[in-house]
Amino acid sequence: MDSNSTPDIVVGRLPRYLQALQRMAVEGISSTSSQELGERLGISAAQIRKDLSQFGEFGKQGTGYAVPYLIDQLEVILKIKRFWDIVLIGTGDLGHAIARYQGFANRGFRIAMVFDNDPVKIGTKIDHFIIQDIANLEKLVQEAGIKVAMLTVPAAAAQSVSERLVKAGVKAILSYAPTPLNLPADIHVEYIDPLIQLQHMTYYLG
Amino acid sequence: MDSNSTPDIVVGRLPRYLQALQRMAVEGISSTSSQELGERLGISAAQIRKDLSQFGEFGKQGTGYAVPYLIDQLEVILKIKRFWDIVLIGTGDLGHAIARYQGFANRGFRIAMVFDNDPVKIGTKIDHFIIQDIANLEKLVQEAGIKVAMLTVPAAAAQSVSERLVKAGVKAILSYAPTPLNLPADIHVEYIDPLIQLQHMTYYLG
DNA sequence: CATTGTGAACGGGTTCACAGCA
DNA sequence: TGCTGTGAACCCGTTCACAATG
Repeated sequence: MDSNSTPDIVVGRLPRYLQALQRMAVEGISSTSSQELGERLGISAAQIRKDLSQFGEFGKQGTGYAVPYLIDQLEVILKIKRFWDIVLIGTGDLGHAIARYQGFANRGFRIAMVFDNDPVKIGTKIDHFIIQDIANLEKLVQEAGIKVAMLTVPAAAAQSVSERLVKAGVKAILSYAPTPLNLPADIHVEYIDPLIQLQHMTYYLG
Repeated sequence: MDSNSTPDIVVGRLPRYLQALQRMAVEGISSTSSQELGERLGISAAQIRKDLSQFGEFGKQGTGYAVPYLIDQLEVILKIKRFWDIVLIGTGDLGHAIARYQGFANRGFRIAMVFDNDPVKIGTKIDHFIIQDIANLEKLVQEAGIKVAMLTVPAAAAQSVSERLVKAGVKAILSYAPTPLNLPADIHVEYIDPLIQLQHMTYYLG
């Protein structure tokens, strides 16, 4: 009933539950049911109950789930009742957009450092971030104890940069580079690749 | 053995196969095996063979798959031997980055129009795109026959904008807005939400 | 009475193992 | 011999259905 045996696919749904619940909270909804939550997310009520039951008994028969309490519990499970520092590598258009994105604050994350390898950019600012020289990547990341990275570098650089991140102690990488990373099994990697998702959808188009 | 019965999860892997094969082609590899491809992608050889066999017999016993031929066949299956016009809605930092991204060209997609609702932005340019008034969304999208959209608008606007896109004839939406869209079942929707993916990974961190 | 938590049944995706063939 | 294509076995996630309970 704990981390070790829980399917990864279940873990992957928890942030979605959390997101929907946070929206409900903003809307002033203080109590909900697996059915209502499921309708918002397009997920069956049974699945939501089953997923949550892997981690504890958060609801009450007849009345459902208290929204603030379930939010709190999910934040504990996902380990986001703290701030995770993020290192961002690559300050192209996409890196810029991410550095300036306000959606991470109050959601468990905070961009702490920004790196690039372009001498023209190093030392300049994006918002309040001073772009650091990637030559100092290992040193600065390790000293800061950063465990989470976002990667917006060209595909050709992604593998070597990610290896350097691992050496610096990073354990989780969210990569926007359109290439698979080959890293030790204990490193968690997720990908964002709009082209892949577009091509997936066109399969179904006339 | 065709579109109707093929699991969506299989379809979702095809673009990854294509991406890896295109990389191989660039590297000058003219022939490969399910094993080699699987190692690059972290997918079992049996799964790759099984997936491909849903669509035809593309390999040869003893020698494997001819890279250019398999690329061609996957492009046919995914319907990207043509260009799909994309409409982009929202020209914040992220919309800017997407409008300027060069990774769609030669991969089956082409951004055709860009919309925003900000009077200050309407009429100005991003690259060669003139930002259109969202008031004209339905008219222009329908006239152009555009079927694919990318959405980079605030969460609060995502539902209503997506409904307008559907009215205009759009059948596939890739949404960067951090909220689930509630649309007719025949509309294909995919999401990109880095926060969800980060929260997924922190579950596993110490 | 509404709704949870859950064992059991179900379904479908993955892996296995091997026949078939270049 | 090397590797594909595939039926069968296996595994695992989802759904079902209902006892339990506020």
